[in-house]
Amino acid sequence: MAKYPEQLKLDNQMCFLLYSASRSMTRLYRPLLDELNLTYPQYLVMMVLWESGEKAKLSVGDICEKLMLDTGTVTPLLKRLAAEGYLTRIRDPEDERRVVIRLTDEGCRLRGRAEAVPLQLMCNLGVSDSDTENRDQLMGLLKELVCRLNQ
Amino acid sequence: MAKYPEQLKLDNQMCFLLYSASRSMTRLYRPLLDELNLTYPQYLVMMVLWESGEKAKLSVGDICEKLMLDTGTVTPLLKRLAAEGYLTRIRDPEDERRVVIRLTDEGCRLRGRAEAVPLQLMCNLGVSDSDTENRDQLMGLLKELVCRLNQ
DNA sequence: GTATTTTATATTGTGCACAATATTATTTTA
DNA sequence: TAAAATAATATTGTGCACAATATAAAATAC
Repeated sequence: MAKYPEQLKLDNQMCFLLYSASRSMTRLYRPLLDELNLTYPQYLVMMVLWESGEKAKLSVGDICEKLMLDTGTVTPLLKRLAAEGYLTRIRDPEDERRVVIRLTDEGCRLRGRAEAVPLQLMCNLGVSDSDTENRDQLMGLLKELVCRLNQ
Repeated sequence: MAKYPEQLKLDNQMCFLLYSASRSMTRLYRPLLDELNLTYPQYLVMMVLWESGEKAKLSVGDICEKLMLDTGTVTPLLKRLAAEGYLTRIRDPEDERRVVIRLTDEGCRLRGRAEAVPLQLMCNLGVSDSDTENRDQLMGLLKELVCRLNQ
């Protein structure tokens, strides 16, 4: 009887593990982000803006680059965040091709509430000090992998 | 000047790394799966079926469980695979609530072509023998994480 | 200085992902 | 055994993800 090829088994595939882990992790964020009225990708965009500073002016392309997403994903996402009142989208008068994204006051205020999210998440996950080592190791390996996957 | 909180930085967030890694990995699969006329989630479903054996009868729920996806994702995906001719969807006469999913001959044949995908992928990634250790370590840590994320 | 090319963003279309709800069949209970 | 509860799948609606294309502005070439 021919054996089923090992490398084709779901359990042996890194990609499926990444896919599962990513979705499971996002699921853990969801109830926390619901309270901020954000989806996970929206939260990512807000983090890019918060991290760039309250007065920062980012282009759509800047945000796409940092998150490795394309305009087809980001443009409508930014429109929804603008509709929520968290940011403004204004065409740059200096270069009419560009659209400048800036935090509104409400978008800035949201950061205060968002700061609690990472800690709350750890708590929900039940992370102890002894897990820190594994966590750091995992993040190191993931960084290497992402690096290699993008050449 | 108040320092920006470390734990809110994108680079320090495991979830973003998982999200990036998962998308980057799927991107690497895409050109290979295009040749099989499959998307990555469709490829996952086919792997579940192949792994269960050519004659296996799986319910929609079985597939949802193995991939940790819900029916809202899987039902239309199965319809597309059925339209491609890779599987059949037949309501179980024993229990009319259930829908039995079975591979067609064409779906079985596709496995032969799919067997090349994992190796081709490694090749594209430029994986060497010395990477095996890191790979095993990463997969171990990911398995642990997924396990914990689903209680 | 106009034509060409490049750059930045938007639009369209398909396929997930998932919450919420609906539908229908089976099982359990009163 | 009729009603209630449970189970299996489907449907609906919103929001990504991304390829392909469109649009328009700026840069460059000629």
